[in-house]
Amino acid sequence: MRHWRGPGQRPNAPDAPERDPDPDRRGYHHGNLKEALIEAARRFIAERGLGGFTLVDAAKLAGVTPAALYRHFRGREALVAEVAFRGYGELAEKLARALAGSGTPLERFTRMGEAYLDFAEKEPGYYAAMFSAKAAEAAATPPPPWGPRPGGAFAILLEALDRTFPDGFGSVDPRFVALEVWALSHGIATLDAAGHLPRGAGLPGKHELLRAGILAVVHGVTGAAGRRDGPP
Amino acid sequence: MRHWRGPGQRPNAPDAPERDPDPDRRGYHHGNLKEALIEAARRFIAERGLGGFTLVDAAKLAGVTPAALYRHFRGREALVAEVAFRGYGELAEKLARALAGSGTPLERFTRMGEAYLDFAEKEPGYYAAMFSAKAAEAAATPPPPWGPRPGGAFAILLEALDRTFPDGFGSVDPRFVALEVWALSHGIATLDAAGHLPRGAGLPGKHELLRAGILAVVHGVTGAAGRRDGPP
DNA sequence: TGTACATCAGTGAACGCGCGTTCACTGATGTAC
DNA sequence: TGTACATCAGTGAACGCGCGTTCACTGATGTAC
Repeated sequence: MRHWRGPGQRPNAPDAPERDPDPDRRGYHHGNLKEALIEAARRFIAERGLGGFTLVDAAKLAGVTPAALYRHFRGREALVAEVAFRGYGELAEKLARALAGSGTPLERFTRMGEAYLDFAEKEPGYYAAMFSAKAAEAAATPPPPWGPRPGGAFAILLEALDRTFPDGFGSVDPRFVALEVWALSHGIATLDAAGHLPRGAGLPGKHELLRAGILAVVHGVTGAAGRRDGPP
Repeated sequence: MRHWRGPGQRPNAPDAPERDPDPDRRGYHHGNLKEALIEAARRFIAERGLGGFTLVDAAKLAGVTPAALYRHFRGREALVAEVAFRGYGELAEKLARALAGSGTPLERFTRMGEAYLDFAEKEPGYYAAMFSAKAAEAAATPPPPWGPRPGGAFAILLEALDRTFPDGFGSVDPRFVALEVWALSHGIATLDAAGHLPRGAGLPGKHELLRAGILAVVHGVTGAAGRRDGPP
């Protein structure tokens, strides 16, 4: 299979999707249509939301007839599921890269949180496909990110927690802590995407919100687990 | 204006929406069409998602021609915005009721968190309308829930924090803590709705996840704010 | 109480549109000989 | 190297459908006198 478009060569968002002249195209056969369609879907979902994305536009952007899509995907739903699947991989890769960087474990952990928020902001197409309710229905295979899948995003988060806080969390299961951290990250990311996070000078940005929130959860979860009667 | 349908008389979800014979209907005039349309929209958004909701179905369920909708709303977007607006009110009311209950402040605070998750689960129509990206665009008026609006959900959360933790959070702004709590709640609620929360015997439910998470955030935020070097 | 009338909520038909999907087909490609 | 052929990716036209919105209209309602 020929390599069609490098992952770094993404063109700008297509506001007026016209048939791409695509100088590389050899003629009747596209060469890498499946990848082109996934890429187009990602971009349109990012631009117009999951509901606003259409097969017709994706095909047009890929420079192909809508019917050609059915050589590679069962239908619309299957294409979206594939986008979600790619998203899981991209996210895990991004998190792993942040974790493998330089600095203290805590610095790298913090950078991982930033990478998560960046992913949600810069790749809303992936993110929407991954975390929409419909995506979850089709996500029996592949499993959601915190399935037992090794190398998945949740496994990376667990590893990061273990490295950054080697003493553990008392009697609290690290997976429980990881789930709290994930929920907080997801909450901040989606509130931000929906425009529900207050913005302004003097107000904390989402990165600060996440950094402080994670530290609070991690430090508080050990001590607060047993107490149910408020602060001392 | 005649009262058409009491708030407690919501019929079951309409899988096959046919024109409602509506025995109360007096004939040519509906009597309370605006409310009926909002109610229908809420139900269909809950059932099929924001993208799957159509004006035609909402009108059909209300027992009315689609064109009649334009006597009460500028169009589809305005109807959805109205659903979101009602949702803000309902949520604030639910939270306030939980906070006003009996028990210790912490118990009532915990019940407030449960009420939030319940709202998200039982009223997915409201919740989706409130927190979708499109809703936020139209939400300049009314402001999002943590605007300065007195009586809004965010104000209630702030009050609950103040009552439950009267000693405050050291140098940390209570609004910052409230935002963390909200983000965590929203994250848990949406991950659950998307089917991304692990379920099973022995695993913590979302209510336990939120309860422990909030306690951890609240207790950890004070001590962790200054530390950036990991646990002691 | 009865009547004339202004108001305006809801009708019904129609519109232009774009959707996802299907179908028989065409023609580029790569392989066997 | 050249030729015949099987494969199958993509074509182009068409489909049935349901969407949001518009329009001139109708008729129930409530008010003024």
